[in-house]
Amino acid sequence: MDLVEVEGWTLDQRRAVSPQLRAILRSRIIRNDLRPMSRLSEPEIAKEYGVSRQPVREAFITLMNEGLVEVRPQRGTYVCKIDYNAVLNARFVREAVEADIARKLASEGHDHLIRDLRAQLTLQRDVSKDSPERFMELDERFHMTLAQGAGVAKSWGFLEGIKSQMDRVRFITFEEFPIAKLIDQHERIVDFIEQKAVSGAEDAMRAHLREILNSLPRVQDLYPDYFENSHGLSGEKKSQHQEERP
Amino acid sequence: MDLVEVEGWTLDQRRAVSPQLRAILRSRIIRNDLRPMSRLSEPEIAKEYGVSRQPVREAFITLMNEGLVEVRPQRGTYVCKIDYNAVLNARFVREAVEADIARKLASEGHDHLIRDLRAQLTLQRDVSKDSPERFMELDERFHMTLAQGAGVAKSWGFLEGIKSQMDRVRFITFEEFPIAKLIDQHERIVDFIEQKAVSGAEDAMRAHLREILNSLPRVQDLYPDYFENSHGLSGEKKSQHQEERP
DNA sequence: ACTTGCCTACTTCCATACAAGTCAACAGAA
DNA sequence: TTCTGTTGACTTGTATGGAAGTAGGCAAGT
Repeated sequence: MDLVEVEGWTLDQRRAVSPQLRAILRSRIIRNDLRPMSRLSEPEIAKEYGVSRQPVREAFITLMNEGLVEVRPQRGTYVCKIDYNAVLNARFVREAVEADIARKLASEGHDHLIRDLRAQLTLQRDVSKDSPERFMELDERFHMTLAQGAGVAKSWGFLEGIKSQMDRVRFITFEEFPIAKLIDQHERIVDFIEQKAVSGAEDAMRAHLREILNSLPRVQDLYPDYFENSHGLSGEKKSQHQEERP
Repeated sequence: MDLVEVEGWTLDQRRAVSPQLRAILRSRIIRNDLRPMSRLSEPEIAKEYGVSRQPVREAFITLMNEGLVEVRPQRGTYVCKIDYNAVLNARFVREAVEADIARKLASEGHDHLIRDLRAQLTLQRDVSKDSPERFMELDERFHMTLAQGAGVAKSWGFLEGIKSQMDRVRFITFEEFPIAKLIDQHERIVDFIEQKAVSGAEDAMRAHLREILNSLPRVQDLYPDYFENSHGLSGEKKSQHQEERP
């Protein structure tokens, strides 16, 4: 067969490999399988997946545009550290957009949508205990459903690149994120939407999306090497480039 | 010299050409120099700029990710039509984000910023009569200044790809957009921020960013071939692929 | 000890060749 | 006339070799 499997990810050589590599590498970065500041050499990854360097290179270009890798010409390609300030800005954008989505939903009628969301809530409670990773998927689905319901599905698509900045933080330390509390907040949002309480829904959504602000400083304290410290201290301390892979 | 000049855009072969090509082509598409549904064959553009296919190809990939071109494997690469629904969604996102920026600015103190914005306003009035294209630049600068002032400069960066969807509409028909009115709205926003009138600033910003909704239907009526009609009518009328370049 | 210059082994970037799919035109048969 | 199969000139996707630049090791000179 023309299937190559590396680290649990499969690549189908019969279809275009460049977009597949892009998705695989993005996922590996967001899930912290490829760690910040680790090298991603073109020939090495090409050999790993049994393809040429060109598709790898094209995947790198896309990841660079998303701010996930940094390619320094004639020097090497590295997984970006998490930009603390970028996370804050991404969160700001998400709060603004989803607050308006919540307002829109609460000011209209959405009986079928409410039923769907309720079902998702019970599902979230069921699986969250066992697998925080599975909860991440359901969380993603929940927020996407809200966007769809508000008739702005494409807007959610716009946020995908932004959201990846926040997701990286979550994947570093699941335990820092109070999943049960997050689900309660989800339920609160749905309640307000059902009651057509516009500003209530908005406030609940904003509170929900500010939750990461509680965890973020602790995560940075635990894993300072994973972060680009450009948040408060304007003095940029350029730390050494240190290899990650042996 | 190693400079190649095509259609008023210059390309410096000594520096990396791929990002330059990306910027040039993006600008040409947004400014409607390259029209919707026109072909962009890799070898043709490569020959035009005196480079190989590879950098052209890499530029295409980036443009595809931004939704500006559509590359159909083994068939060809085409400039995307303007997706009516995508424009509406982009506008929705912008309104949400910039409304929060306006709120943030109005709730804090920004004396120096106000002076800067006032200066920009007079500049806008000066040049707008002569050159609508110049006004576009100043408009961009105005909104970016607001984002910077609110301490969320990176958020504005996130919106760039989104904004391009709206800019394409503007560049098709400058005359449809009441520039004087837009400047008045700018001034209104600055006034409210200066008075620290939070909800006033928010409302003014939202009204400003809804302005495009007045022009959009007329633009689509004037140039229906430039649009992907996926807004109201769910029936997708696939029009013929028609060549643009002779 | 310290600096300077070269040399080698890397890296990304670009050019070129080949592989594979698509589409239109066209020849031939019913 | 109409349908069908084939050919060939396109397209983009991938592979590979070389060009240009960088970083570090090492030897020679101060």
